[in-house]
Amino acid sequence: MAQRTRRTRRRQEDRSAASRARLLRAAAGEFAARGFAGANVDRIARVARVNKAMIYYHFTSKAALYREVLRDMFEAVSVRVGAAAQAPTDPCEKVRAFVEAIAIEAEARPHFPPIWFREIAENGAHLDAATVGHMSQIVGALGRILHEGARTGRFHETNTLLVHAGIVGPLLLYFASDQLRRRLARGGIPLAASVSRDEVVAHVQRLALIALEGRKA
Amino acid sequence: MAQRTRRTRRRQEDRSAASRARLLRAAAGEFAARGFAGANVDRIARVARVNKAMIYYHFTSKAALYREVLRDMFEAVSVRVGAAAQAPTDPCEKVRAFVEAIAIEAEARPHFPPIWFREIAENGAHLDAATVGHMSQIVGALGRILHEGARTGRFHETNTLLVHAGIVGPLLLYFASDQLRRRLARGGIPLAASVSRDEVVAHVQRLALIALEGRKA
DNA sequence: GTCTATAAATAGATAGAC
DNA sequence: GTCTATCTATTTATAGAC
Repeated sequence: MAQRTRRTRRRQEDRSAASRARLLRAAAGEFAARGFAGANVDRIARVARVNKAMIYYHFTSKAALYREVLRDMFEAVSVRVGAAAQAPTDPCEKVRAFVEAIAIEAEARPHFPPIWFREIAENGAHLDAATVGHMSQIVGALGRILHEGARTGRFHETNTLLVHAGIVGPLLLYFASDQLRRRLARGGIPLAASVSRDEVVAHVQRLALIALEGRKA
Repeated sequence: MAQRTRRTRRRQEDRSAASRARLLRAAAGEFAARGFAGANVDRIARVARVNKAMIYYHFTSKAALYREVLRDMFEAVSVRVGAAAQAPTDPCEKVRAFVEAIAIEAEARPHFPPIWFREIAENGAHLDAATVGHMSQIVGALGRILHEGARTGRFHETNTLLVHAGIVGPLLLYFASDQLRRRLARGGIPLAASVSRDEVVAHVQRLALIALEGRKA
């Protein structure tokens, strides 16, 4: 009997965890497409095939759910970028890996570029301490790479923020505008030939390295 | 008497136009900070020191007001960028002017970068035909510059979208995150030394030209 | 053109049964 | 843990007086 009870409880926990995961995924999509204010809790529940009340059971409010989505997202990026900075490779390779890391996360989580854009536009209105920590880890990882490159004489001194903007800006813009470009193309707007994900990554990697290694100015 | 009437009507028209202008400015700020869904019509009216009903008198709805803000914004950018493309200078100078044009508009209209980010995140949900036209003018102007540069042998062939992302991405990111950076800095987060507007513009200009003129890959 | 008052709809949140 | 029903606040939009 104890056996049976334990198994039953386990099944319920699984279902609960699955609901929670579905909610997080649905919420990420909704927040990406409509923003925090525009997101609709009923719709998130419907898409997740979960009763709306469960949102308030698993999370405590729409705002808390949003913060959790943000945390997940920035934590994943921060971890992957941190690994790139720590790898036992030379600084150039690390810069390439940094670019790849951002691109991989942007593809694995299509909600990430739009949400990042929105959060910037809102001046980080919903950022909690943990998320701010992850954000500075991301910039910090890039900073360490640049510092190492400068120390070993491969890179000349540059401003981390400048290099960061030159990498993250184009990548986010490309990935976030993917659907918009499709829409405009369907609408007959010739936005120039399309570009593949690999071309963008290669382009950004090349630009970043040229900026770091090339002759100054 | 006719004189008096005419003068009175003129004064009323001035006041009306002034209210309209204040509404547009207040709306731009509100939409930038909170997005379309998050924007509050009452607050826009309050900030503009205009009665709320006047919003529905001058514009017909919150959505129409937003579309007007979008149109204004993209038209201004499109005009300035078009002028850069048409100037009687060599392609390199035109690329520099293109970068400057984006930066100038982003500074003159601080609401422009956040709203552009948000509109991308929303897949252009609120774009009307006029605004889409301005957007393709912007990309088109850059395309003409690159084409001219390629024709005269100064630039090698590149994808316009790629170059566009490399220019607009960093600029928008820098200008849109201005307030967020300040907030984080005040909160004790050391985001690396700050960067001036001129440094960013120079950096982006340099990157763009290197990508276009430099040895391939 | 401007204002007050209010209609009408939407949406976040919760109580309480099971 | 899950669901139904509902409360409540907010907010877009308008009718109608001046």
